[in-house]
Amino acid sequence: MATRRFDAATEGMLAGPGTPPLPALLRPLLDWYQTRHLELMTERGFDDVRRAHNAVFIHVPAQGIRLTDLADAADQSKQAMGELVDDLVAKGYFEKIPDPTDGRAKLIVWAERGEEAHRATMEVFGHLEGELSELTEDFEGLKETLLAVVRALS
Amino acid sequence: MATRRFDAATEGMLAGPGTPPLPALLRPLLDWYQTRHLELMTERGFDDVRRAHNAVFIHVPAQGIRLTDLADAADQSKQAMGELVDDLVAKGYFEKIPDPTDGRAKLIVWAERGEEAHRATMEVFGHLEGELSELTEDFEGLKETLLAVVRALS
DNA sequence: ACGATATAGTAAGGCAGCCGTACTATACTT
DNA sequence: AAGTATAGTACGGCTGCCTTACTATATCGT
Repeated sequence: MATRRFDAATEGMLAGPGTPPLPALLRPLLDWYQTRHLELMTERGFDDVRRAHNAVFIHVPAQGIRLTDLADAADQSKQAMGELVDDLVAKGYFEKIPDPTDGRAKLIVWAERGEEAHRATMEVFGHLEGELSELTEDFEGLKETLLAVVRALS
Repeated sequence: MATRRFDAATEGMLAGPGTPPLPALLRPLLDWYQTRHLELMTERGFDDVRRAHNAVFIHVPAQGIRLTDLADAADQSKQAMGELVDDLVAKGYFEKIPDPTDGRAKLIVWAERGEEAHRATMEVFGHLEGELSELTEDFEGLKETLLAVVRALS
């Protein structure tokens, strides 16, 4: 540990000589994006979702998925994922239906409200990335470089 | 909420047409960096620090700081910060000394082990950023672009 | 000088987000 | 049919954060 004055949520950290360590750059941007995302979702009527729910929205494919596979995809325990899913089911974003091919399993599938939320998120993302595009000359280039790095890491 | 197949911890998310949403790019990189940081610190004998402790290391200046100001700088409650500090004090990374100018206050100052940890972190950061530099052509350029964006946001 | 008000830090309790262990029900294998 | 593996759930725990409430010291106004 120990980053000292460098992990930076405050602009103070960004002021030193040379470029700051990477977390000081990634963290505020990610926080901004996620916070704005939730704010804009709230404005659109989706005020009952939390950050952690993202793991569900991200990983449920159109045809549905089992809890075990979902937990696996999100790299979480079944219990943690199970609670998020049950919460979203209770709120009407997803449904759990029996898996016709396996009596033990249930398929987690999108419900109407979930699909609406997904469409809203796509809109919001477009909006946010538009804002960012105005802040820098080549936002698409930035994303492509990041993509290359991330691909190389995995 | 709702990001669906886009927040990406898995490379699967990164495979679609167009560039993925920003969180799918920032999140894995940040996770990689922070995980490697802790791993390399553990290798160097600093195995008793957690991610949350970063907030302390980052924000304590050389001359020391009061809990209230520290909590403020890290944008956390005094209680949350107080627990992290007490933990690090117990582990020998920091000390709490009475503030000579205010009988209510205590100054949180670096202890020997804390300074060693800080030096180790600087080394580790150098190492990690070196690794990243080999994965992309212009890592410094990437950081500068990110810095510009982050500055513009705040 | 003294009472009113503000501030530094601590205590107690709560909630979210995650985990591991252990269990039940169903499925597969032989 | 017996034995083993797998899907999901229950229970309890830890971390990371918060709010509310309190104690001790400082400071300000009269």
